[in-house]
Amino acid sequence: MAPSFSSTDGLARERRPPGAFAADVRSWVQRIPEGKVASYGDIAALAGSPRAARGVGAVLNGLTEGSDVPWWRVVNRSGELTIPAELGRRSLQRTLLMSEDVRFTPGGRVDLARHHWTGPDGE
DNA sequence: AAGGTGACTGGCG
DNA sequence: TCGCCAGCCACCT
Repeated sequence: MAPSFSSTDGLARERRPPGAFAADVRSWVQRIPEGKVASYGDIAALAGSPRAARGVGAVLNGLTEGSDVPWWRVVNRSGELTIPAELGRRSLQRTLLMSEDVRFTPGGRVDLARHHWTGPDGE
């Protein structure tokens, strides 16, 4: 039987100009409300590439110091801060989140039940 | 241009 | 619920 995958594969990964994804990621991260957090996967989905969670991390990793993108509001699916500790930013991320009254569980994770932002509809 | 890296995630035991 | 494994996609050299 011929591979009639047509468009039923559910993921129409439309090829876009280089950097378009990155620009979209930054745009969405900027929309995360203060006191809220989103997962890498959430941002990836909003940016049009649900499977590119790691790509989101790569984009945030490339942010410059003068950037107005609230990178600290992006955590992993479990609410953990997965930034490399060596960069010294992991503790900074936690500090910034706490300054926005984001609560952490005893296990050191963001209380997603209370602070998880999943997009424009979810706010 | 090609291959390696990683601020992830879903699936499984 | 937790830990481990493999797949994924964009970025960088």
